[in-house]
Amino acid sequence: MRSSLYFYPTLKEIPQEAQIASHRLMLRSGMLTQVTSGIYSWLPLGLQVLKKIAQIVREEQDRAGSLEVLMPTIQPAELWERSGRYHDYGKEMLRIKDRHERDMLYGPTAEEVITDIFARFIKSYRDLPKRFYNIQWKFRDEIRPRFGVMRGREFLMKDNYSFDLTLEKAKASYQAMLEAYVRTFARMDLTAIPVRASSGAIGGNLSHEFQIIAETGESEIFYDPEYENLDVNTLTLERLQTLYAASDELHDPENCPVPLEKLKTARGIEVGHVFYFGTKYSIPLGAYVMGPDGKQVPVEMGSYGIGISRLVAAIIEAHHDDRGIIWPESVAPFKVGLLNLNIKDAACTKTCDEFYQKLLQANIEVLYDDRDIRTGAKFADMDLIGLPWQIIISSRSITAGQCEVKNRRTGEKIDLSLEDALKRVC
RNA sequence: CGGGGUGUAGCGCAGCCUGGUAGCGCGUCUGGUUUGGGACCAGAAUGUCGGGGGUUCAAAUCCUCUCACCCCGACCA
Repeated sequence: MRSSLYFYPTLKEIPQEAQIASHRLMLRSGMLTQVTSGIYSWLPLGLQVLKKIAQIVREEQDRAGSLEVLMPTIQPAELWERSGRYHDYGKEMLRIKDRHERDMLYGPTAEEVITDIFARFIKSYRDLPKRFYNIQWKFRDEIRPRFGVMRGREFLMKDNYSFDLTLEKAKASYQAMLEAYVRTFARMDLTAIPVRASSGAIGGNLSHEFQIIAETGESEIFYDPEYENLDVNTLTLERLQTLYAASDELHDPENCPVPLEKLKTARGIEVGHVFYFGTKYSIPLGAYVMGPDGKQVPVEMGSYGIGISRLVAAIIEAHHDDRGIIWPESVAPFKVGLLNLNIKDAACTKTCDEFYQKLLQANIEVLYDDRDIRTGAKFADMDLIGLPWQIIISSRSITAGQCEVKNRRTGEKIDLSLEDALKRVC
C-alpha cells in the first residue's frame, strides 16, 4: 500500500480526551476515531489490526474443535425472559423497541441465542460435544466508558459456548479453551495469566480470567512466576488449579502458598474470561439431550470470551515506547514500512518503486511512504504507527547500492544491499 | 447515578472575572528557500464562540434552561 493512497490521519498533538497510552496512540496513529461516548469508528489502519487479531483468535478456536457461527447483534427480549436475565441484567443492557413495539435488545452476550439454537437441533448425547463460537459486536451500556476501546460500550468479542453431557466432559471443554487461550495470547507476544475468578453475574463455579501483563493495567495481580513459563503442551486444569494467582481483591497475603520472595506482582488487563456454568441456561431454555440410558438430561455448558477490540488496546499497552506503538509482527497492520526519503530524486524513487514491487511479489505486507513530505515527518509517522521493520532508501544510500533496515523494537539500524534487506524481512 | 470539569477554526488553547462584535500555536492552501528525525520566510482561507431563552444600546463574556464530552467513584470482555 502506498501512503499517498492510504488513510491514516496521524496527529502530532495529544488529543485531550485520551488518558492512557493505548488510547492516545490509537488516536494519534489514525487507527480510529470516536463517534460518541464509548463508540468508535475503525479507520483502515486500526481495522487491519482488529482483523489480524480476530484471525488469530479464529485459528485457535478452530484448532480447539470449535465451530464458527454468526449470531445477530439484535435479539428478542422473549429469549432473555426465558432465562430470567431480561429482568436481571439491568441498565447495562441496551433495550430497544421495533416498529411493532416489540421489546428487543442489542446483545451484550449470546448464551440465550446459542442455547436456543442447540435446543432446536441437537437431541442426542451422540451429537456431543459441541462448541460454537462467534465473533460479533456486543453492546454493554457501561456506566462510564473510558480509556478508548479498553472500555467501550460497543466492542468486538469472541464468545464460545460448549455443550457436554457430563461435568467431566465439560471440564475437558474448559481445558481445551484454556489451552487455546494460552496459544492465542502467546501468538500476540503477550504474557497472559489465568487468574481464578469469582464467576460474577453469569453464575457457575469454575472460572478463570486471563490477565495480560502491562505496566498500565487496571488491576493488580499476584502470581506464581511459573505462569511466565506456561507450556501449552503440559498445561492441565489440575495443574492450573495448583498454581497461585489472584487479583488484589482476592489476594490473601496470610494464606498465600507462594513464598513472598518468589511471588510476583504486576498490573493486569483482563482480555479473556472462561466460565463453566453447568445447566444454568440449558434447563430454562430446554437444551436437553437423550442420554445413553434413555433419559433426558440438560447439557452442561461453559462460555469463553475474548475481548478482541480490547486486545488491540491491550497489545499497545504492553508494546509501546515514547515514540509510538511497537507492533508484534503477528498483528502488525503492515510488516514493513518503506521510506522513500528523496521523492523528487528520480533515481531514488525508481529504486523505491522497484523495491516496493519486489516486496509485494514476496507477499510482504508493506506500507510505502511515497508522500511528498519532510523526512522528519516520515520517520515520526513510521515510529508512531509502529510497523516492525523500516526500510529506508535515500539518494545517498542508493549510490552505495544499499538501504537501511531498522528494527522498530530494538532500534537497531543496519545498512544492507536491497537483496539482503528483502531476505531480512521475509 | 453521585461528585468535579470542559465546550471558542481540523487539532491544542487564550479571551470570560471587569460586556464594545474573536485571537495564538500546530495543521491546511499559494509562492520561494530548504531536504536523514515533525524546517524557514512571505502571503491566504477557515468560526451558527455546543444549543434555546433572557438581561442590555451592545453578549464568547452576565443570568437561566438544555445538550454533549471528559475526569473521580460504584459496575464490567
